[in-house]
Amino acid sequence: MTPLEMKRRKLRGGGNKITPQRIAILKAIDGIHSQFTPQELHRKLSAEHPEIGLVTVYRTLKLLAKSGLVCLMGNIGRSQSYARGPQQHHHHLICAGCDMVVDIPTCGLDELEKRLAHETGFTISRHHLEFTGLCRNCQAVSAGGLV
Amino acid sequence: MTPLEMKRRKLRGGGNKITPQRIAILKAIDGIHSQFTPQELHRKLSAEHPEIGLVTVYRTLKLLAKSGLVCLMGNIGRSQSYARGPQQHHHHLICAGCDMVVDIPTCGLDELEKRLAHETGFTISRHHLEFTGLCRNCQAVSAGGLV
DNA sequence: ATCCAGTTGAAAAGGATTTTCAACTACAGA
DNA sequence: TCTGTAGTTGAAAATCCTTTTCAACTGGAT
Ligand SMILES: [Zn+2]
Ligand SMILES: [Zn+2]
Ligand SMILES: [Zn+2]
Ligand SMILES: [Zn+2]
Repeated sequence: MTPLEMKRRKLRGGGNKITPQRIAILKAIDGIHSQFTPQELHRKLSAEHPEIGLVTVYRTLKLLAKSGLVCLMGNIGRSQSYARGPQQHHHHLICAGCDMVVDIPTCGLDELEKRLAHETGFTISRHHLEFTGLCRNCQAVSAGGLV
Repeated sequence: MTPLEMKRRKLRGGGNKITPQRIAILKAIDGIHSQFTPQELHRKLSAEHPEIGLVTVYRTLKLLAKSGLVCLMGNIGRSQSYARGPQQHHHHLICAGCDMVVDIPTCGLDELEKRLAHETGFTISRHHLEFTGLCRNCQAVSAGGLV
């Protein structure tokens, strides 16, 4: 089963319909390795699918995030951002130059989490960890003096 | 030197003026142990200082964050949020029930950061870690069935 | 082929934040 | 203390991002 088919199946399982818009959006997301805002995704889509409205992109991203088919990230400027990514617990390494997102599957925070819960009396239900830096490309660019 | 005085000094050092509005805002922040949005802070201020406008609260929070006198946090819903807190590197434990913020001074992520940098070729300049859960109070409330 | 709940796009509404601008004021220097 | 000025303020307007509304449309079950 192709990745796309798995995603279709997951959507259908949730009682959602498979529409041409949703397929186009899923495919587009697969080709993006950075984090992106709904507006950016819409801009990219509009070349091949000018008929897909911005509102649909907003709605579909929300649906995909709820279905675990896309990652809801923090904000870029004022805009919410998303990234292609696995639904299981993971973290992100983000390039401040090009917004590329690298998934980090390992998470060694369980012990710290337990200790904090013990020390503070909180019950801790989740955490969010995110590293920011420069990818190899962007390091080269800034070293090259294109300032 | 009182904490307030240290903050005044830091502001002046940056070439900023000490205005009654800024003092009122600094004092108000000192009394808030949760994260808060500019609007929430403005609401709290308006009891004693109805003359301070929302725009000034926005501007002042931005200034204080830049000066390291307040912590810029993530978003609560659509709003940016801030929290009283130290300027040096630290993390946060946030209660989802009451938005209380506990500062976590320890950070054991240096090694993971180094390893990631090595594995990915990134240079990593910072990270953001945030735990979410329920404080003792809010646990009691939800256990008490006040749903 | 039919039907209907879910989906769509455009426009409008809703909110948060920033910009604009004229009036004001903290404070350095005289 | 007085003055000049650069920084600050508040209200309104402008800007953005996001959601809601609603009538038309459609996927897919029967
Ligand atoms: Zn990069
Ligand atoms: Zn983790
Ligand atoms: Zn709480
Ligand atoms: Zn840290």
